[in-house]
Amino acid sequence: MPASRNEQSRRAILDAAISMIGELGYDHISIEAIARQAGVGKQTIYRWWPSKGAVILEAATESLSAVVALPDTGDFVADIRTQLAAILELITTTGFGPAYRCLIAAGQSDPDLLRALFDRIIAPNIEDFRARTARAQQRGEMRADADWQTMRDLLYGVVEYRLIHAMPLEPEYLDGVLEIVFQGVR
Amino acid sequence: MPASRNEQSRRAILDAAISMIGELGYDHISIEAIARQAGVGKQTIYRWWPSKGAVILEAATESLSAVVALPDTGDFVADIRTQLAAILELITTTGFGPAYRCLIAAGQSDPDLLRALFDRIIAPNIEDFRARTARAQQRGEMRADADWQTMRDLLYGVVEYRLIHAMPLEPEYLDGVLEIVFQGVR
Amino acid sequence: MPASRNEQSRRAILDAAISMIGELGYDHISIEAIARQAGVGKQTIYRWWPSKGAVILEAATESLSAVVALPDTGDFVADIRTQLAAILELITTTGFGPAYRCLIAAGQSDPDLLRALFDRIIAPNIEDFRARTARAQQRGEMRADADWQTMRDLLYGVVEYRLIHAMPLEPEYLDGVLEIVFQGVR
Amino acid sequence: MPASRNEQSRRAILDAAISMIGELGYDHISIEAIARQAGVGKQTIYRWWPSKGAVILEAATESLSAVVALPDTGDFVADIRTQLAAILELITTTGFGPAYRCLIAAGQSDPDLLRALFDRIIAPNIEDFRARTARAQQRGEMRADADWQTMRDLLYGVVEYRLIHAMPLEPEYLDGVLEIVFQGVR
DNA sequence: ATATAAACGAGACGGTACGTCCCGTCTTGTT
DNA sequence: AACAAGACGGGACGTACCGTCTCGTTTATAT
Repeated sequence: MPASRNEQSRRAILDAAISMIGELGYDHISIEAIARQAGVGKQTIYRWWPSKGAVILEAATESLSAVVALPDTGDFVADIRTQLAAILELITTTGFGPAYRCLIAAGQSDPDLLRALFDRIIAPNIEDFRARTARAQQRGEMRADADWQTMRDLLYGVVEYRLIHAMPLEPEYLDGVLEIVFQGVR
Repeated sequence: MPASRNEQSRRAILDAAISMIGELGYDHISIEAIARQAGVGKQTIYRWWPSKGAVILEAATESLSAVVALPDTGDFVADIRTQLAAILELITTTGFGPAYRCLIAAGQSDPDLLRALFDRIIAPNIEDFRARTARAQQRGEMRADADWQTMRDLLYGVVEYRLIHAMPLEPEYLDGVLEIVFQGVR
Repeated sequence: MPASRNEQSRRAILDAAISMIGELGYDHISIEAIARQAGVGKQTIYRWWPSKGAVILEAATESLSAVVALPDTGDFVADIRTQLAAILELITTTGFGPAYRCLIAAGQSDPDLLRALFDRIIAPNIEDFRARTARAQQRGEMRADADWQTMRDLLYGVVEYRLIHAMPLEPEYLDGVLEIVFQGVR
Repeated sequence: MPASRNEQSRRAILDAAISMIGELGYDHISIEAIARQAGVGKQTIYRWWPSKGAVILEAATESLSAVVALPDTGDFVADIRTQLAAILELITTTGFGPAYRCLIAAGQSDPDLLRALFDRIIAPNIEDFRARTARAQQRGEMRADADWQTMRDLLYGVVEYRLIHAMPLEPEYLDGVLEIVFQGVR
């Protein structure tokens, strides 16, 4: 058997990718530049990731894991507000915002990456939202016939929409969004 | 002795850009390829547009003009439904969908283009929505304190969200969206 | 019509190639290094030459032209001695020696280059030798049935042989060679 | 306690090297490819040979041993003709020709290999030729002052010359060569 | 017969160069 | 002056190998 994967190189590559996205735009970074900055051979990137986008996806996913893990306090709307606020925080204060924008950009000409982005970030969010909804309905917080899928699209879609178009994303903005989306189901 | 701008070349370039976007993804097309397919020198593109994205923006804007012009029938929600349905139609049956996705992608690493996209496509939509809202409020169709800006974000943001993530965009989907967004203001 | 070929770049490339061969061995030089040293884009080399070897062949051919032009003095053996001595001089004092060794090396895995080497360097030499032989035979200096083709092979082959194997190549060595080869035909 | 060298691996490597040289040119084969084809780890090659050329030299030397062993029949020129004919046979019918061309090519940028090639193939031939010459001179077949070193250069150099330049190498060609070289010494 | 250390297959690693594509600028001659 | 054609210096692509470096896993003595 061969020497197995070198964890130090993996970290150096992900760190280099994140740090470069923060400074430069998506297509101003190159695999060559990531390799150079990480002190790594190009092949070591190509060996483990199919594309530049896949590297960034892996880096981005790591930052996101904390947010998904937020607990269920018994107040559905408040929990969603907390989660959305955490996402806004992540977007505006860490490298996650630029990284996510890169993924969106790269995904538009790389179906595999777009699918991976969905599977790794959106699908878990859908599942999380579904489970929270079910519990809220059991508790009687929400009408049983509420169209939770569309509600989720609206809530997370509008955040992505404003991120992508570089429109302001302040926590207060969430108030209006939540009021409109949850008006009919309380 | 001064030749002025050659309209035939302009059309050939826009047509080539649109047709290539339909077939290939965004960054699989190049200015060289557009020039080649249009039978045009590269310089002729660089002379009139600052970037590949600007060419596509000009092509995309042309397709969009028809939709904005939809009349005000006196039923606000119905009018918005009509407009959104027209946008869905445009996205799914013409080259507008792929072109718009390209613009989003290109904009993530080209702030000038992102701004141009906002000014030429989103800002007019905001203005149109504002005017329609005002008239609806005057007619008593909508509460005077409705947060129309957030409502617009939700409506058009969710369409863009599903477009970008290659999720289905069928007309019936609009029903749920409209019901949620307009629940509180009727 | 396009801008035509840039003579300055051509010279810079050939000069860089020759100077690098002098310092380093054949496969220690790369097209990238030639381009770098010549201050030229790689594509400018690939545009005009099919391979590294072809660049060197062109450079080598230039140095050689002077030697072929030696006059016919009326003494065949003396003329050939003069020519061979000039070749030895070229090999030992200019970059021609290393360049020719490179071409031999490259030709062993590039039939096109080997053929080009033959056409541009060996074939002219054969023709030159044939013509000189014919004149010498007319003058009665040489027997009419002399096997001039084999004689030429022996004369120039042995020089190449000693060059290739890095054996000494002093002018006096030619005496013995000429004595053996021309013994029977005087 | 130490495991000693694995003869099976050695054979597999040499066989793979020879078979690949037959099919592809010198620098189209790589150590990786030899290792792959031989079913051997790369390190096993690096452990025992300093370079790709050294592997080929070892392989080539094996094929050559039979030729050197040809006996001394008492007719010097005939013996040399026999030996040269055997070399031609070896070159044209076995993998020795391509292998030797590789060695020449590799040697042009690897002085160590060039030296090894000389020591293992050329030097023994010089010694063999010297001994045969001495015996022929004792027998009165050849003049005592014959310049045997240059004669040898001419005889074997011309064969290598035609091999390297991919010129025909038929047995009849030897007649002309031998006649010229041995004309003055009989 | 057993332990033990070198040799082995496999292949990951930091690199260099490959030959190609495209960038944005430029030059040339044509319309 | 605008145009088509395309050469130019340059940068990045994704691939192939380089020679070095672990990894376990044979395997042939030296006990």
